[in-house]
Amino acid sequence: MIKLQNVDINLKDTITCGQCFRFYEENDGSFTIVLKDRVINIKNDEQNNLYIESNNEDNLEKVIIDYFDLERNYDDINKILLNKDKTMKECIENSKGLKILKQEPFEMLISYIISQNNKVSRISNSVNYLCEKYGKKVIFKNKEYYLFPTIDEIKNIDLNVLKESKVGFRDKYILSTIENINKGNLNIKDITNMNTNDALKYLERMKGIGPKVASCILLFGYSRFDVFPIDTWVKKAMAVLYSDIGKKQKDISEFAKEKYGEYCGIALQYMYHSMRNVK
DNA sequence: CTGCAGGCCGGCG
DNA sequence: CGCCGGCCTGCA
Repeated sequence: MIKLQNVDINLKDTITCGQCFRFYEENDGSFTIVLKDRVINIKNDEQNNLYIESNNEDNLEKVIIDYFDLERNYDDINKILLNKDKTMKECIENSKGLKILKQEPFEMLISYIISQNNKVSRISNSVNYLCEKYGKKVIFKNKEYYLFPTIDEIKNIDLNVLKESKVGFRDKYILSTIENINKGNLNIKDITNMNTNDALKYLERMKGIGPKVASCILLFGYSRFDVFPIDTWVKKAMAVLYSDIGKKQKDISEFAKEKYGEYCGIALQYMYHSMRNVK
C-alpha cells in the first residue's frame, strides 16, 4: 500500500467519465483498475490523500502519477479556459479535479474502435472479453484479472473470438487494423513524433477510424489536448450552448478549435462530463 | 415493438 | 464533395 498526499483529483469522475473502460467500483467506494502491466485498487479520503494497492508495487508511485497525470498543473489550463466564455466556466466548475488519463495507445486504439455507435457497458464487456482471451492473467486479492493484450499477443486474432466478444460490425475494423499493424502499415510508436493533424490523418487511414475515434485515441493515449472528439453528447451540448453554429461536424470542430485553442480536447471533455452529469 | 447507444462506411445525387 | 441510410447487439 502506498499513500500520496494532498492530491487534487476527483477520483470517481476521472475514472467513470467514460475515458476508461476497465474499472470496477467496489462496495467500499474504492476502484479497482486494470492498467498497463498491473491491477490496482485506489481510494481517496476527505483530506485529498490517495491510497493505492497493487499486485505489483514496483515503481507503483511513478505509475500512478503518470497514469492519473498528477504532475500537470490543471489550474493553469483551467485558468486559460475559464476566460474563454461563461459557458466553459460553468463546465469547468462542474468538472473540478477531472484529469485526462494517460492510457496505453494500443488499448485506446482497439477500445475506441469498439466504442463507435455503442454503449459504455457493452464496450467494457467486449474489451474485457478480448482481454480474457488474449491478455495475461493477474491475480489480485484472490481475484482473476486479465491485462489488455500486447500487440504481439493479439496479432493472430481470430474472427470467431471477435464475434464472441460481441463487437458486432466493428469486427472487420479491428481485424484490418491489426493486419495493418502486422504489415507495418500502422506503427503506433511513430504517432508520438507526429504533429496532431498528421497523427489524425495517419489514424484515419484505418477502416473504422474516423475523426471522433482518432481524436479519442490521441487524447487518451497520447495526451494530445488539441483534438476535438465530437460525439453525440458534445454535439447536443453545443447545439444548446451555442445554438447559432449549426450541427455540421466540421463547423463545430472549427468553432471549438478557434474558441478553445490548444486545450480544446480538455474543454470538450469538461463539456461532455458536464452534459452527462448535470443534464 | 421501435429506438438508440461516445460513428463510420459506402453509395448516391 | 456533402448527405444520408444502414449497421451488430441488447436494453429501455
